[in-house]
Amino acid sequence: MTIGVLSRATATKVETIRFYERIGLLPAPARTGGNYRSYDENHLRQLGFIRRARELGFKIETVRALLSLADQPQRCCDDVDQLVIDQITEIDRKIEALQRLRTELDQLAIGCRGGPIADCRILDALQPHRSDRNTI
Amino acid sequence: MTIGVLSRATATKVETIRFYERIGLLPAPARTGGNYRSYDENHLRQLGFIRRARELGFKIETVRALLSLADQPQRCCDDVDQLVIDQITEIDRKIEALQRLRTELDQLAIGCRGGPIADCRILDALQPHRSDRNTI
DNA sequence: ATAGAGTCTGAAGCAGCTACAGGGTCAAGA
DNA sequence: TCTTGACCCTGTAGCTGCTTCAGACTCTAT
Repeated sequence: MTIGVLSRATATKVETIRFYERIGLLPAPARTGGNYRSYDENHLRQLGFIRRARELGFKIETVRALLSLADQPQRCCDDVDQLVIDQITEIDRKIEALQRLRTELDQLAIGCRGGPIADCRILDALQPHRSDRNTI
Repeated sequence: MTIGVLSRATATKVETIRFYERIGLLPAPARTGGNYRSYDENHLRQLGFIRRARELGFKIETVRALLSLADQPQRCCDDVDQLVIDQITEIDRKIEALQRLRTELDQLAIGCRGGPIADCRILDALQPHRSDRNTI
């Protein structure tokens, strides 16, 4: 199949597919006489795997590790488990950080309802000691 | 004050300060005879503002807009309010996306406890139709 | 023959810094 | 006075994960 077909089959932009090839995440396919990339079912499956892992927030280097592990069927899958656990930990960390941020913004978002910027409490909160602005 | 002093005072790396100057977020300071940057209290305050806004997740272009608004004291601060509201909306969107992701990862993280990768349910979930791998 | 859709390469751009390399400056101690 | 070491300078390249270009080629249909 051509890159366009693979693109539609995996909801991945053509440029992204070429990018994955360039960084060695997706193997380079055979070429047609006209130098077009020619993908097979293995490419389709591997790209599906990559996209799914990326959707789950795994970094490209982690996807690479997952692909490598998937290629060693005899190996114990503890490493795979660990990568997922690490990913969950990371996501939790991000959620907590965003929630802290959310709380702070909430306290900020009291709103000044039409008042002038000179009295804006939001800008005051962002810019401490703004009151002595004129004295400098 | 030198860039190093400003750096410590605002917990901002020296390179970041120079970066902010390059992109026009922080005004270029005066220079000493030895060509060292020489900052004053206004720089300190503005950099504090920038850092605080960045900590709250505002994009650089939004910080630029906030700074510009802060410089028009006569203006009504509805625009400032709106930027904060937009930011909260954006944060909420991210939190929701991460929580969905978290749920998906949880379902994945059943763990294969020592089994071989050939039976790994995680990789199965990531790589649909992996069973017909040998038939291709 | 030709139009239009698809494909090719290589390079540059995005955010928001961070990290060099290869120099110059300055204050303190021997 | 000299030297050491901390600091500072510029300019450029690197990071992640793509995306977007420019300019050329190929293939299919009419």
